[in-house]
Amino acid sequence: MFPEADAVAPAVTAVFTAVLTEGPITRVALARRLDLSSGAVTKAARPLIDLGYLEEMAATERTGPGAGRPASPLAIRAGSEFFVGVKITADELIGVVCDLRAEVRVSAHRRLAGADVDQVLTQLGELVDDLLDGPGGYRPRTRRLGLAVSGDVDPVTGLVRYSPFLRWHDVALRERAEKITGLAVTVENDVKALTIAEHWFGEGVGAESFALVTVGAGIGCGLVVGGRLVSGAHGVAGEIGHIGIDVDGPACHCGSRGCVEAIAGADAIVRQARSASGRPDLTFEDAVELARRGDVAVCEVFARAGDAIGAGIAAVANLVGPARIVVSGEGLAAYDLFEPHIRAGFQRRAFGAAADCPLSIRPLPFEEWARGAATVSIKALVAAG
Amino acid sequence: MFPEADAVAPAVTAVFTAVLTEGPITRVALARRLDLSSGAVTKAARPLIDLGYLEEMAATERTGPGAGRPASPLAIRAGSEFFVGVKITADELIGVVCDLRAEVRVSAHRRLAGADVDQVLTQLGELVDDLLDGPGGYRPRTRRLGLAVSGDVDPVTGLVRYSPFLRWHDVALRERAEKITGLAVTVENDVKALTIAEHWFGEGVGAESFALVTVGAGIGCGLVVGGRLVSGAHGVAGEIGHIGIDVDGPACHCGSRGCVEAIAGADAIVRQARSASGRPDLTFEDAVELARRGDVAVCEVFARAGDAIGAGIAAVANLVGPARIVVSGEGLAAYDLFEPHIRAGFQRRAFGAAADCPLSIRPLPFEEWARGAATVSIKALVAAG
DNA sequence: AATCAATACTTGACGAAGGAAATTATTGAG
DNA sequence: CTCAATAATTTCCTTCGTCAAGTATTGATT
Repeated sequence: MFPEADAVAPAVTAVFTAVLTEGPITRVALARRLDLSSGAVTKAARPLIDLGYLEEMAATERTGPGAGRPASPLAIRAGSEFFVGVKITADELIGVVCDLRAEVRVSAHRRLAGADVDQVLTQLGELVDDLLDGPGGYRPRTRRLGLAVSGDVDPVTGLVRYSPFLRWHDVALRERAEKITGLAVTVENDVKALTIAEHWFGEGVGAESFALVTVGAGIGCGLVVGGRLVSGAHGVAGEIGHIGIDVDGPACHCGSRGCVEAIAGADAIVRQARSASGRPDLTFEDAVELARRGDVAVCEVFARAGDAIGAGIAAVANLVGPARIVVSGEGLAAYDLFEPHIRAGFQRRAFGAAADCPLSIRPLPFEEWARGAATVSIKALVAAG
Repeated sequence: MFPEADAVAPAVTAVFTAVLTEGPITRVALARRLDLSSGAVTKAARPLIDLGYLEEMAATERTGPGAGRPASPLAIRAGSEFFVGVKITADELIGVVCDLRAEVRVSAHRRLAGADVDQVLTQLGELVDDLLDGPGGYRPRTRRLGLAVSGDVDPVTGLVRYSPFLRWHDVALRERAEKITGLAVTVENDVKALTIAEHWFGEGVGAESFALVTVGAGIGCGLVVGGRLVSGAHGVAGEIGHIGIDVDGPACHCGSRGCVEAIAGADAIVRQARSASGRPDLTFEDAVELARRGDVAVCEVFARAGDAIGAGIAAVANLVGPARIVVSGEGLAAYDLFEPHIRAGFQRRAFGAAADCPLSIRPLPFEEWARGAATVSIKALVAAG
């Protein structure tokens, strides 16, 4: 955080993170929240104000008997620094510039001819230049870039071990992206990045445990337990898509059968809709259209898929009991077809109080993934020395 | 830990815990392990030695070019203090006295006429007296009692909110047990207690994440993620028994169908074995016997049950990716009938590297649950001010 | 207007915790 | 006997955060 120091006092990081996520908040409230003395908060906040990351808001009105000194809550100086986030998919780069509150300021995207590493990196460099040198003039106040990639990613080394969609093996993405862009780069798995974003700035704020489920080509899940992102001892975690919910279900590409993804993944839905409608050339969009027009057989496909997703979510709720769960993803562009079935499938299988877990089901704006990537670079700023 | 102080330096707790779980270990190794300076370890260890909790072992032999000063590893003084652990079931109290290494020194049990709270507490008092005043003379060196109860328990207040098996509602168990026994009482859910025991003293030692699955009347699961026991925001966690693995499976008492417990719980097995064998009066033991004699239909029942348990375990592995999983419980008295099917069911459904998660499948000695309760009181000592 | 209670924040002295590095302890090898 | 290697201790110092006293600012009460 401080260019000079290489270790930051825990309280400073704690205060910064708390202000970032809990919005404007008084020092006294911070002290309570973080279990610190108010003096410690004052001291921790000072360098953050001096560096321009925080600012004091105007004193707030208060009433009651003996109102006391008005509080001057601490708030993020959103415009103090900007962050680029880019989601890399096999056929597209989606990029955004965010402020310190993770609000998107500009966004842009580029179609890719192929997922060849060199090509992607060249395009990435151009996209970043477009974003930073376009209107807004963010270049001088931007030092960090976050990249979100699907697959097996090591955020510590910035290495992409294996990304099936991109067909990348052991790509030193951080190193190469830093060379091209000149920014400090953080690399993270896309679902994890989105989970962090939702935990810090979205509906997961304040939750000690939290789950994000993404519905699309695959069904993924990011998990926060004990305030920390779950990574899995063997590198596997959040594989909600490969929980088996039907012993006699359709075969899954993973080798098992009856996986959530084999029932509710985009491919699976298309396949089932084709056989249900008798039209072998049906696309996902066609299926959505048929269902919306009331085609009973195709509606049934979406119902089964929603139920399967609900079953996966119930497994998460029964096992780790998150404070809340957000369901989203590209697949939810047609979320009206899924939602009631997801809820019903979840409710039927949630055990006891697990059924109380609030479920948010909603589609994401398309740059949300890129915003997730930017959030990861904000997190890097906060954690960094 | 220190009767005088009400807050203990983090390093002291960390050193104590590490010696407790990683056995005899040198100060230098501790420093590496805990990311402390060796000086800090020396300082943290001294009060623990003075209080009699730790001791230095004889210097160890070492070889090699320039062998250096021999290490004097720190070890737990197991006999410095003793802990009572009691597992409370509807028809029995199982009690043990453990030393600081959680080794069982004496055990005893009492049949209960009923689960009436007053009766249970009276019996508990007598059981504790028997344990402490019997051979060994543990009374003077025992200050703590841990109680393990199934159901919804609040370890902070020592309140049993609801225990279905005992039919208890809102019982202030800690308070009442402290009055009767004169010991400092800790109350915990039975599966969680066992999980802590296995994490601190069993196969989970050193694992940053870990799962314990118990097979019996119900199928339960304790989860450690990020070194901490998962409790669930709504009080539900580890409900592996109510993960649905078969949409067309048998109805479960929870209201859903195809739950792991509805296929592999003791009741479910008896029910299926009765219909498979055509003997409506069959007991669980009869079923085991039939299966061991090679009754194909009954074997199939155990196979399906094992597969269901494996499916539940795979869900845990896919979602949270623990470093290792232990499967145990009374139900595994017949574990030879389950084991291969549990493994096969797990392997088939584990996604990618999740299949690498080591699985230990073994029955538990019957006092293990009580030992878990004692472990909780050891944990209370370590954490306490 | 003066005072008071209530609340927010600041300040400075203090103490506890842990790091750095020099020091002591103890061994085997040359 | 010296040296290299390793373990543990000690001393000194920095840092962090608490504590308690003090300052700031308000509305209510007299």
